[in-house]
Amino acid sequence: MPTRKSTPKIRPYHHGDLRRALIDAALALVTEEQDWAFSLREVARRAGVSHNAPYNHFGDKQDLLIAVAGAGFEKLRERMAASVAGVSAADEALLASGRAYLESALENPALYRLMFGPALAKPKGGRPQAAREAGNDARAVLVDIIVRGARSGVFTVAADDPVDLEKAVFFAWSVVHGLAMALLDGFLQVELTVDDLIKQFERVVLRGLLPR
Amino acid sequence: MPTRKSTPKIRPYHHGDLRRALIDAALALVTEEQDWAFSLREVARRAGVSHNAPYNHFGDKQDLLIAVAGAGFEKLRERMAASVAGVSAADEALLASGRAYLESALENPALYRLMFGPALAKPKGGRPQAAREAGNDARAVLVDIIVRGARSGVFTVAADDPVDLEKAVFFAWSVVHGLAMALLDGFLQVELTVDDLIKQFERVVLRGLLPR
DNA sequence: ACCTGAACACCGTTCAAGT
DNA sequence: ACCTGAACACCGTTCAAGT
Repeated sequence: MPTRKSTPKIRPYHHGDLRRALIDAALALVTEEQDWAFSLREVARRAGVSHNAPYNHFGDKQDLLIAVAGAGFEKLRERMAASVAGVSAADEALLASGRAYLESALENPALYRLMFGPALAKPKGGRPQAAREAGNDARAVLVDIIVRGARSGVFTVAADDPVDLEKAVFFAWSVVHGLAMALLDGFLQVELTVDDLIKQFERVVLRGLLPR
Repeated sequence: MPTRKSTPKIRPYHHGDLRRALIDAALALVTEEQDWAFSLREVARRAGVSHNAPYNHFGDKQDLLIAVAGAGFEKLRERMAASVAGVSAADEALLASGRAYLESALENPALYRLMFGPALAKPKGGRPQAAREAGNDARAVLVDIIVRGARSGVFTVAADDPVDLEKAVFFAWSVVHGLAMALLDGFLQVELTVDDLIKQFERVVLRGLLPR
């Protein structure tokens, strides 16, 4: 009996993280093509596996896209968290996180659209759960900032009133969200930089949260 | 030679508006499935034609989706225009159009996402032109309102300064856009009605445009 | 447990015809 | 000018095997 060929071949990913590799490949495709109309088989090809290997990790193509959206939310959360790391004043932190948010969206519009696209919106068996949690984690960064501002009295929000708090969070989120989307879609007919947008954000959000 | 069968058979759409029929069928599918992952062949089936008939009217599937988005913008424009028909005060008109906008978005989230989705964003031969024009027409309703408010002195916008005007329009649009999107995506964790949202809109936009 | 190859029904798009 | 049928390469998904 010959010696067993025990030297490990260069077999990528068989260490067990094909799932991650597939998400990365799909994320790269979304980024390159600025759309998510590519085929699942193409993703498998990129990951160097057979076209049905993905089904060991995802129920279907939609599930993979949901996971990509989840990864997008994780990246967004990290970026937002990093932007407020050394910032103690709540109003400054709010602006910094808003800037991080806008920059993230503008860097990868398609990923951003996927994160807020129909994939996550459709119930279909409660599968988007993990991605939704990632979205909530990103949202939590904003909640923290607003709670801090409310406690320190920088914002005119009642820190102990959940409804008031939620309204403020929703309000701030929707304004940056709207700025990002409108910018992405070219609804802006005049030249504005991200800095200008931040000023808009400041003008709008802080005016809504700071004492008059 | 027998008589020519000149009596018109019940042949739907052969009067020439298959294009419109295809757009309607696709619009119905977007509405029903709340997604645009359906096949072009399915659209053709619904319109009662062979699976390649669409290619007489659209370059490809993407082109059809772009046309659907265009139809969505037309409906949005009509609805916004109707909402401000009898309203003379600019600030009231702004609120009314904002309400119309939110209601439209909430009634058909998938159509709304399609209108602001990757299809229109990708250049690919300058084909989305018509749909973009429809979008601009909807936008024009808002421009009119703001110009009116600027001229009548209700809004703190310089009516003769294009940049100031554009900023105000962009600002108002992005806020409703953001409210609609955030609501669609369930980022709101507290119960709010459209009326509550309109109050938010009022609080934010009017505060930004009215004299302090 | 994870991956592969074969298989199936379906799809987007093209092309040569038909009227 | 507009529509159809046949054709092609490709896709999503399933299944029976392989390790």
